[in-house]
Amino acid sequence: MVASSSGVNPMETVYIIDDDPSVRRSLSRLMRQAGYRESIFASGEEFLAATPETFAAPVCVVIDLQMPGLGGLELQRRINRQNGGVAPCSVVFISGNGDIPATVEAMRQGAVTFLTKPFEEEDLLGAIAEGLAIHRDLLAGTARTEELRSRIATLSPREQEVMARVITGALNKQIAAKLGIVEQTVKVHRARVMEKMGVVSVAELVRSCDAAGFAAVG
Amino acid sequence: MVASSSGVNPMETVYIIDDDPSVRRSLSRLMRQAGYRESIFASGEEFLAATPETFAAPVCVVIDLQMPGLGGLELQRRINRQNGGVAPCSVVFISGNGDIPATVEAMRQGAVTFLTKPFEEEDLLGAIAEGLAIHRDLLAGTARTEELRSRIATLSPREQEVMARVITGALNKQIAAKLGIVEQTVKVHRARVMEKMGVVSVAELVRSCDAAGFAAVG
DNA sequence: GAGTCAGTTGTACTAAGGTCTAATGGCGAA
DNA sequence: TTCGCCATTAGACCTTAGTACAACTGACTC
Repeated sequence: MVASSSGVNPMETVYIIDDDPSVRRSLSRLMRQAGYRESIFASGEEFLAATPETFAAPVCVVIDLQMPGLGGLELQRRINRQNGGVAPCSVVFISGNGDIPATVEAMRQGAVTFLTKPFEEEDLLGAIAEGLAIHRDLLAGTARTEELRSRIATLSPREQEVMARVITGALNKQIAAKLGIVEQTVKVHRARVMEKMGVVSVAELVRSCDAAGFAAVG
Repeated sequence: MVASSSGVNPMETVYIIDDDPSVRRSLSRLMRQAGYRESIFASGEEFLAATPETFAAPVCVVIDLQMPGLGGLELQRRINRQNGGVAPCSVVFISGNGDIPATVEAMRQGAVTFLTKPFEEEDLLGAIAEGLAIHRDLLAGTARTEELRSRIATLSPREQEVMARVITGALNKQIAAKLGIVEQTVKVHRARVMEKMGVVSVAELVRSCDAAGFAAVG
């Protein structure tokens, strides 16, 4: 665990998106005091234009529900869409006069929480800490998945076909029959699969493929 | 897909929990008209006393947030706790004068949605249909998991030890060394494991154990 | 045209997994 | 005590998997 003197990982970033300059200023100061990296934006459009579509380090976005132009809920939708439906970061909503339907929608779209102004600073800091923790865990899982997918990408088409059948528990001779080749050929492909995937047993291969979402073939 | 003439599975049940008799009556009628089995309760205590802790068929509970005695949020917590932290059914909240913090809490605890009175009948029916669908999927996964766990329960302690190592990809001789027994003994246990678990390959065994939450041992 | 790579096949050998039969000892239930 | 279940081991035998070495083909590139 790496942590700054304030107990917060300095690579964890908080983005503030609010059309009210005074809110931006005060939240920006609060984030710095808490030891977070932070950036402020006056609108959702500005945020989308200035930030990448995915993040490599934990990120929590604080969004004001009511903003001229791109509204908070629509902004949340666009952020979620950027990463193929998987949330690319955590989202915390703040609002001066939100309603229950908007709250439900925000939570259904994966918001960590929804705070109504005025709120206690510690409530916001708690929500951000939770959001960053959620995103941190998500990134840890994503990193593993990405590594496995890049390994799979190095497999030749034939090797992928063989692997898809190996992870169903099929015998070499059964795979050979299905693919119309000889058992020895299967062994060669299979050996390369194990090597390229960085595993030494079928059990590990099955887990790797499941984690990467690689589908088995009957 | 089995469905009654109204397009709703007659085994899917909706429970209404509201302290207002007129609300109970009208929602009860609405549920019957929609083709659902339904039961009404005047309080959370009454509901908890009258229903089982788990359900075998899809269930959606409609809870009024404000009730004397056991409140809606606390009721939701107790329902969730009944099944070891896993939601035993879907929950939809309705409220005449709810607030945003309560909505956030309800959604964080897994509510499908939170409707404010007065609401459109179709909104409630839509939420219930979604809740039942969610619970239906959950039950499908649970059934598979339960079947696997009951199979694991038929394994002797030693067989479970062997299985825990087989699914890490360990060789028979490695397992034998770890357990301080001979390789042949491992083979015997292993054969029984495969038979009792109803699988014919290590790949299937790994998937079954992962699905059942059976931990591998290094 | 030479080189590279994926895909293929063959032979030969070693290692590991799986099955069968048979036997021993402990331990709790009927 | 007898029976059944669990755990253990042995020997024999067969099937699979894995590895090493060698070779051929076709497609694509330089």
